[in-house]
Amino acid sequence: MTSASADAAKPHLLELLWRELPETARRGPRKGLTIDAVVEAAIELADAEGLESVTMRKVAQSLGVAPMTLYTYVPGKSELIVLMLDALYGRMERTEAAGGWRERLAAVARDNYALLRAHPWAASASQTRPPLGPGQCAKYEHELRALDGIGLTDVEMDDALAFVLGFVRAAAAEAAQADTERAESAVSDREWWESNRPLLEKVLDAERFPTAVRVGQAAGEAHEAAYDPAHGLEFGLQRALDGLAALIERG
Amino acid sequence: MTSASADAAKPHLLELLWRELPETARRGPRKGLTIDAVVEAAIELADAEGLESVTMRKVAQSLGVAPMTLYTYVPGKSELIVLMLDALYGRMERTEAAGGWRERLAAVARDNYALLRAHPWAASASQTRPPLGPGQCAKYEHELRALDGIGLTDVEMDDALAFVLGFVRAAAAEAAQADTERAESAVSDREWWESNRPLLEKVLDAERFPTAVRVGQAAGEAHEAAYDPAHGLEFGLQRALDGLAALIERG
DNA sequence: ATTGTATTTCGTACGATATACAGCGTACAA
DNA sequence: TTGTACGCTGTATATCGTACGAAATACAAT
Repeated sequence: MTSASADAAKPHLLELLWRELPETARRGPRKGLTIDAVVEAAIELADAEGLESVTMRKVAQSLGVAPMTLYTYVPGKSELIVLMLDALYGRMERTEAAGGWRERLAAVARDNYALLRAHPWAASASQTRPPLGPGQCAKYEHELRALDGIGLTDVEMDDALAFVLGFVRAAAAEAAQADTERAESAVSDREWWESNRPLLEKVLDAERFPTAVRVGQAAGEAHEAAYDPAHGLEFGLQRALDGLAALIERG
Repeated sequence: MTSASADAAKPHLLELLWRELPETARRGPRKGLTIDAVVEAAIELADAEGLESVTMRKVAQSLGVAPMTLYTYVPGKSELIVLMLDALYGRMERTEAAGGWRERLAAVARDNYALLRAHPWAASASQTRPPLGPGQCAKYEHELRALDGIGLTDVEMDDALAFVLGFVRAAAAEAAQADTERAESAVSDREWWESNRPLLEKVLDAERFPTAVRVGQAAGEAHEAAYDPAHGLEFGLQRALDGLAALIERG
């Protein structure tokens, strides 16, 4: 053997996701933790304090072990985050909607929106196409079924799903940002406005940006007045359903 | 004065964005750099090596100054990134499309897509609603004009724009990820597949995930065959335009 | 001309971070 | 009983953002 002698095998990401790890040779101390325990601790941390608080140190601390202990269960931080996401996908709500494809696809969009609103860190962690873990596979299967047998080609089904999930993510991110800004500026809102009004009035004059000023004001007032946090989702969902309907009827 | 005596004023983000800084009292050594020089150096770094390579140390090095020197021009790294984004928005292509609102909105979508493809870091840096810098304002004004006077309310114009920009960002992120994966797996593709095939075949059986396996295979082959990197954009764009048409005609 | 002072620049340092490495102790295999 | 594979952890390295204070500078005031 050359250098490959230490075959010891850092587990591939897929093996980790599917928990298909080579049978441990049962020697030495028993494991005090499990992959799932580590993943769950990390998810709780992310839910409570955001993804930037998920550090190996803090996860280890919440489990009562030294930081380096985590590396027995997980090759590194990036893999841990993938595992967190797949765990979330595995247990997310999968509404079985009655009715036609519109109702089914609307349910898919709303389930995804609810997931991203409940776990805002998932939006920033998720790479549009996550690796093929068990959670992602179950999610993909369920979501494609909403689009199956309605006259779309297989490729169109995949395109349509990516299209819907794309703007759902955007809508959730926008709502999450609105939350954050509302929370941050809760007290300091008046004072922020006071200190920035002169500049904004000087610079946002209606001659240079007539449309932006008019529409921005209208949108801002609508948001403050009767704020429906899922407004962006519902608007986009109706447009997306209508747009897909045009494709389906035409085909 | 209490503790607010050191009025020295770290500049607010808005003042930085608009370059409306309190007139410097002309004392001490002349400035060797400008905000724009710092921002441009950071953008070049991000374009060349990605956002994770934009560190205060590296930006400073590329300008030939010590790291702490940057803090004379910019309060911190997060503000620098906002400035980078607004600079990009300020000089991005703004196609003046002939024809109706469909052509105008398609041009908006494609301009944004081109921006995000040329500067992939912008997708990860951008918070859905960027602060009101000069670049963002000019962008917002131009994009709203594509939707003005076609029968939408002001609030609907804002909604429609957010909807389109949302899935454009998603499409660009997906394409960028595909690029990355293609580059990473270029050499190791065969060997990755070899080492993961047994697991995938075991775990992705067509009984548990019939739709996912069928559609995933079709989509994968379509991508490999005649790969159109902007495929996701064009699909979503047609659906979005049709969906908005339904809203406009109904209204 | 001299002195004072506001400003730019930068060396050093601190507290984070991920994680490589090597030692220690455990508990099964032989 | 002993050897050893493996779980656990203390220490160390290389990053990062950035706080702090000193040195250098060039104008204002005298």
